[in-house]
Amino acid sequence: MATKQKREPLSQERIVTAALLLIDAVGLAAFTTRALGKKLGCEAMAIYNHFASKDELLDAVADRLMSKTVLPSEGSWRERARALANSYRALARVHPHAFPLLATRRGTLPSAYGMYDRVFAATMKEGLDPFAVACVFRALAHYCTGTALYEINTTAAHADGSATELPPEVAASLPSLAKVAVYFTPTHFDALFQFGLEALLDGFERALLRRAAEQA
Amino acid sequence: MATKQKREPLSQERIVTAALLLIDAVGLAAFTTRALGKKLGCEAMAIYNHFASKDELLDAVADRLMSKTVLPSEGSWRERARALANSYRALARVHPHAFPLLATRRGTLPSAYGMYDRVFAATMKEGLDPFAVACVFRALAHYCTGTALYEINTTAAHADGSATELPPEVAASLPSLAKVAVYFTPTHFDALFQFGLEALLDGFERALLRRAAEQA
DNA sequence: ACCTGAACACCGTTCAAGT
DNA sequence: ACCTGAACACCGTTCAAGT
Repeated sequence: MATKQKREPLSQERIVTAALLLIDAVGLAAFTTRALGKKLGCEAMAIYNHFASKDELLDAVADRLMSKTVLPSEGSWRERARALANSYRALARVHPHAFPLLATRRGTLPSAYGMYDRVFAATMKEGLDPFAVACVFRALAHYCTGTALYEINTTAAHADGSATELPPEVAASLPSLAKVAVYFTPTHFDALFQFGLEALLDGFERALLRRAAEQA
Repeated sequence: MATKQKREPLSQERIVTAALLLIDAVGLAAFTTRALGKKLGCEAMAIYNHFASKDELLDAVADRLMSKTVLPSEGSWRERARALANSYRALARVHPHAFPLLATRRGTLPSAYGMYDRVFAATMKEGLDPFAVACVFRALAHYCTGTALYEINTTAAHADGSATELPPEVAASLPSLAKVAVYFTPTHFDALFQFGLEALLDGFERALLRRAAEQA
């Protein structure tokens, strides 16, 4: 029995899924309502029946992306924080083109509310007060966001060869920069990230102990 | 003596200055080559005689922005790092619309090379090896970038009232999130940033001491 | 209710032509 | 050498019209 409908009907679900795939494939700059329409088998304007604007669609894509972060269900706050940080950074590796949406858009991301609640509850159960939890969580998130954006930009620059090395004349006149910049390449991404992450966690562990002692 | 030229001639200098002012005034989305032309008293196409593309112009704007960061000339690496971090964050407060250019664009920023060289030289003189310097510097930069982007987005959301509070039904069903989210508002930006910064510096100080001990 | 076609008011960028 | 005017190939979005 031949069907009358050419395509299955549109929905926010389907549109967001296609949008993320298209962004992954062509990048944010080439992500166009018209191109998305073509991918979905409809006209670009059909999308506006499901999203008020391209901007709202991008919010939904960011939310979808966030929902892919994995929170481990066991372990101390430190172990969980470490796992969450790595999961967030992994997201940037899988979706380098879409990830900046998470860092650039306003607003809270509803799909992460449940996850936040679980981490925060577990962390407070270990004795941290809400302010301390806020500090740890925000600092970790910001560290990961900044790292991910840097890694994405640098990887892209290395891929198209636009910034592989420090210009030789710069290296010659700024020797300290040259010595350190050796470690600013993709080869060392993992080492730097893990070192910084542990330092951050160490620092927090100490700060929180000190804080607890003061309040006792 | 009446002058024949209607306007002083264009230059990269003048264009970048006008571009930064325009972005500050109207935001990145409304920053248009045509609007910039109007501001400069010329046609949009005249700009292409000084920059190959809008993209290259934006790179130059990012570079200009970076050159406004202030490095203190005295103090221990810890004091300098703290001052540099605060200066970088201050940049985001003065140029909230333009700041994302720093986080989003590829590539090294030549105008900061000299500054980097001086910080790195001073830090290595205190006994840190190049890898350690790279770790500290990158972690601090990423922490600041992430914080600044978050603060910019959240401030904008609060300004237009789009995300002032957690929806009451969410707060009711996710109590731990609600308790912590109290601190995710502009009122607490400074406290969270400074707490995280000190924790990061503490963590690094310890990590570096441990590293030095292992190598000795 | 959902989708299309044509249209509007824009973009960045090109290119031949002006001075 | 530097700038302009007109044009090209796009955008996001509107709206009346179709089903």
